[in-house]
Amino acid sequence: MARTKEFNEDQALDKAIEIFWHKGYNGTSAQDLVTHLGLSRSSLYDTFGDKQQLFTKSLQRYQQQAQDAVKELLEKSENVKETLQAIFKQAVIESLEDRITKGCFMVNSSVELAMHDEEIAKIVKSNSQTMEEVFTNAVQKGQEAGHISKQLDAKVLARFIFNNYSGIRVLARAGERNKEVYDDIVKAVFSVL
Amino acid sequence: MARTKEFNEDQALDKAIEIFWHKGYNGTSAQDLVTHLGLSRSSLYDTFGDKQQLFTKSLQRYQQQAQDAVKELLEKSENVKETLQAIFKQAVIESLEDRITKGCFMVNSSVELAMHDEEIAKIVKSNSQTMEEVFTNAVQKGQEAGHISKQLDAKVLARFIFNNYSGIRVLARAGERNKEVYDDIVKAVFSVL
DNA sequence: AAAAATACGGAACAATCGTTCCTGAATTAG
DNA sequence: CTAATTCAGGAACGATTGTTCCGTATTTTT
Repeated sequence: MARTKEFNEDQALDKAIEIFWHKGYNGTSAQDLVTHLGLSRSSLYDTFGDKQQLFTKSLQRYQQQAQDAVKELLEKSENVKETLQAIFKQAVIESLEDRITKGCFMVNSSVELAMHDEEIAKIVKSNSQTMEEVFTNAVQKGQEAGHISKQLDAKVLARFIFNNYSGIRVLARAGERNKEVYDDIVKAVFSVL
Repeated sequence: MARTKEFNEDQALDKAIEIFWHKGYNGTSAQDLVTHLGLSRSSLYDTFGDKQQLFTKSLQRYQQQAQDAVKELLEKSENVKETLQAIFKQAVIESLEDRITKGCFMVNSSVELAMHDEEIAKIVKSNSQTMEEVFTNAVQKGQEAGHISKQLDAKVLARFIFNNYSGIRVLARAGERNKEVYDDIVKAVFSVL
């Protein structure tokens, strides 16, 4: 006996991700959300509670999407080193071609909110742990296959890779548009593997 | 025929750096500034104009201080590699011991504001360039002295070092308190040099 | 047809934002 | 002393913030 929802909640979340990613939490107003999601104020608050809940859900969804992508690539990979290189190259391409450089939503949120919001801190921490595991497993696989040097522990390399990934995303957010800079970093990173 | 200033403008700026660093631009209210700087609203606006100008001046001052410190250390250094290691170790210590983890003011501001504020973008860019130069000169010196591998160009290594420095500051801002994580990253970084 | 649920637009809310202004006291130099 | 300047405190500004609520139209199920 009820009317059906007219908008897709996940699609709305994707749009929320876009604008929060671009403007940050504090930089995004309720009006921004109404305009960009295409929902009325009422529907927005009925569906997602308040701004904070909407942000949290957005970040969680982003995390899931980003993790799944990397995870699948690495687990299905036959040559982990090459796959890692492809992942970094993709990050570089995105950093350069995005007319609106957004960096990484997780990094941005981490810098803006992690120390002031317990819930965000949890998400960031869980993300770091998961990514560390994913990279560690990948590196291990690569070491066993002889594609990656065994000079350093898999976990050491995983943390190192993740750190450079973060760094690159900060560079992008800062508006760096010189491809050489990114390429140099990637070159140095992979000289270790 | 005039009353003399009772507060030191630079000291006030240092306090502004503290709170902007901790809470970010959007997260810091005018009241926060009044409370933390110990100035009245009127004096604050008379002296610094508005919030944006105060922030800009704070960031510029921070940049100057941070650059001078690193610059002097590296230029006076007899063993650049060891000095670089000391700089990283210091960053790790700060990340761990700061009860209130603030990360790096430049990185934070870059992530929060660079894409929305032209002036901040300029400062960030000038900072990157200067740091790149400083690191490049240092690496060159280290390579000539035989302390640092010549396998990669000085500029490549400089950008690589800077990138990992940023990454570590993001980690700190995210609240990472596990020393192993930092140590692993530093270990991997210096395996390249 | 009736009832239940959803969406919408917009008015309205209190709170906070950054900023300006006014008053009066304090301090300095001529 | 006088004039000039700086301070603090607080009232007040309009704008914007996030949020709630109301009225109404629409769509679905019983």
